[in-house]
Amino acid sequence: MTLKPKPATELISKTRLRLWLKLLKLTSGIEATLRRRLRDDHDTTLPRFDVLAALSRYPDGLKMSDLSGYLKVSNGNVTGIVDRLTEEGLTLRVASPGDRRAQVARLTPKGRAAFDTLARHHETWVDDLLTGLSADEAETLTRLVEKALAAQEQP
Amino acid sequence: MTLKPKPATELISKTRLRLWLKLLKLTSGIEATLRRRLRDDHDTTLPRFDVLAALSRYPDGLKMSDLSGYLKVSNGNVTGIVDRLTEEGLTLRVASPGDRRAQVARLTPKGRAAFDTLARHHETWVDDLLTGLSADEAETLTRLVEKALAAQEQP
DNA sequence: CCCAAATATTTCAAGCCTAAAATTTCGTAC
DNA sequence: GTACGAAATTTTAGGCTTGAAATATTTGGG
Repeated sequence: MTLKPKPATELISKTRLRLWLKLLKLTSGIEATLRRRLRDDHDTTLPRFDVLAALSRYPDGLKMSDLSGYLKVSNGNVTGIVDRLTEEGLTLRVASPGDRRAQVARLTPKGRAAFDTLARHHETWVDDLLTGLSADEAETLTRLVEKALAAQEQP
Repeated sequence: MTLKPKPATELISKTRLRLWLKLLKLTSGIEATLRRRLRDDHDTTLPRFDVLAALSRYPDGLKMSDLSGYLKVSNGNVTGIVDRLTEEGLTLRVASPGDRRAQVARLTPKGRAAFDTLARHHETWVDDLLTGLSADEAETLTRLVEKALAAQEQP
């Protein structure tokens, strides 16, 4: 009696699809929790947090287009978020010296203070959400994710 | 000469935060590619695809609230997406027999055909995007993600 | 200098998303 | 059978997101 050959090519695409669905479930779940806590505990949103985080790494501010480049969102999107952050007094726009087309977005002192608080909580939340993984497991997972990223970043 | 004790508790939270940022980068990147291909190649969106996928598993249709439950999105959100899918002729609403409050959303034959095509492409895209991982690596990754999910799903 | 192409940003239309309010219907206690 | 709370859905207001159009400015070739 002969065995059929294992259809390896078909199986791996199913394995990868299954992996993708699990990955999506994990990250969507974590993201939903982060959004909820930002909203309920700090009356803010993830996109606002992301903008504050980017600006906090550039004390001299970032041009609007650089900001949208780092965050991988559209220019028009950043315009709206910075508008709202500025209304709240967390950021401000300065004219770019030497280029009257460009605007530089910066944190205000209030913005920096708000971000510091948010960042501390954010790290705690993430730690709690990934509490199921030991340090070793987290490192293995990170390594595999990096490998997937490396292959994906080619195009 | 004495060595300082390793601050293990602090390190693991940093390890987990790093993992989270990598995970987010991987899934956001994959999701962005899937959205772009759905738009450019099939003139549709990921939320529409998700609704079609859910309905395709229930030939008799799903109540609007069950649909929003499965997809983990709000009721009002599902109302809008099904509105648009119905305008496009891919879904329809039927009155729920025995409960005049409820609506059942179903695929039309056109909707089923559209989903079948999309699903084939979707699987190929995901396979390509995760091509950096061998079958073994994908399985290890899946197992670790499942472990993280199990711990996270408690609350 | 002058002007055309390129660049930086904002505005706009449309879709997605949520929480909360409004509407309709159901089920039940009386 | 009537009224009242619960359930299913839609509507609404507001924020996020994109791509494309509009605006303002810069830059480089002639």
